[in-house]
Amino acid sequence: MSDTETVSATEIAADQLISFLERIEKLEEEKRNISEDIKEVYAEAKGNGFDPKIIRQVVRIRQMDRAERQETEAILDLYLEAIGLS
Amino acid sequence: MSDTETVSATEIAADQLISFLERIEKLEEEKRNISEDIKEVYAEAKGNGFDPKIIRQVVRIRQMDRAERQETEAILDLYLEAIGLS
Amino acid sequence: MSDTETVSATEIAADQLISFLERIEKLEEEKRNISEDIKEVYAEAKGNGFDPKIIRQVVRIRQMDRAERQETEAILDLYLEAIGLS
Amino acid sequence: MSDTETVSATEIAADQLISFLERIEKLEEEKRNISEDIKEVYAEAKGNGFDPKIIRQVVRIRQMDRAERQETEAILDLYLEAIGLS
DNA sequence: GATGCGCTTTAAATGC
DNA sequence: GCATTTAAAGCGCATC
Repeated sequence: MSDTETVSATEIAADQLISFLERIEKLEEEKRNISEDIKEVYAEAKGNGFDPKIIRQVVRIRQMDRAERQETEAILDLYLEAIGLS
Repeated sequence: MSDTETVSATEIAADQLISFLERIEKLEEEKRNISEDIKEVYAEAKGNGFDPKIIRQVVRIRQMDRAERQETEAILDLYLEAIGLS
Repeated sequence: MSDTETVSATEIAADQLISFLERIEKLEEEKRNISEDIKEVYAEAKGNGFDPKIIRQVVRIRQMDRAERQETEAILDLYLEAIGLS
Repeated sequence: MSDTETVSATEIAADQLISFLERIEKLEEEKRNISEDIKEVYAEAKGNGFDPKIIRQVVRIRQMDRAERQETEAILDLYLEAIGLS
């Protein structure tokens, strides 16, 4: 398909594709590892007498709290901007 | 509830719970970040003319390859075990 | 609630609901029966000296083969579509 | 491994195994098809304004009813047997 | 008591 | 951007 001198567009595209695939797969493995870590924390918490279901609920509520706080700040920014104080 | 000398079991439990929550939340944030990174790679690939849908499919197939290889090894172990060679 | 002439919308809805329920329940029973049949085949295989665990693994690997083949065909379709040949 | 005259035990075992595999796979496909059918009924019900979640609940309750009835009959049988009337 | 399996629920991805 | 449809995670059960 090619000698040492010429590299076809197809080959370049293939290399690019492989590069993208490897980056994605590496990231997905990291993601899986973190998911494993999370599971382990839940297991450890359970071993200490905490019900995973309840912990999940608490995590969810705290996330909502954070989201709400961010929304509140965003609104404040809008106000400040609107009255020319930003 | 307590002075400087005594720490109730409830307080200890609360501290433990908070510790677990923080560990989980930190890991979940890492996970979210990685998901973001993955999205960005897909976007970059798309910008280079690769259809994200196709890339996803390729990733899936490669994962299936890996999974099948692992299953095949697992079954070999089962066989060896079954005939008393493990 | 109704005489021979009028049938309320509620009654029609109720009839429909019962019809759906019966169809679902019939199908679920068939499904249960098939699950039973599968168990029996495993039992029979075990009676002939085949380790059910290994058979399950083989079944799984063959399913993965089939799935991968289908995925591969699907990606070919995607390619053809992507380059305007479908 | 064998000529037209002799068939090794290994070959017989292999044939048996394949036979079991095919029976299992056929049954599993039927099971999958039925699962599909069930999904379709739920979809159809949803299209007629019935909430699938609620239908699931009703199905579950009716199953429990049936199970309960069977239990009740079983207990009755035990009673009848105990007092020599079966 | 541990492992696998099916169901449910939640998150992501595609199409409109 | 939303809403539908599809994939993933978690949960409970049943089995060994």
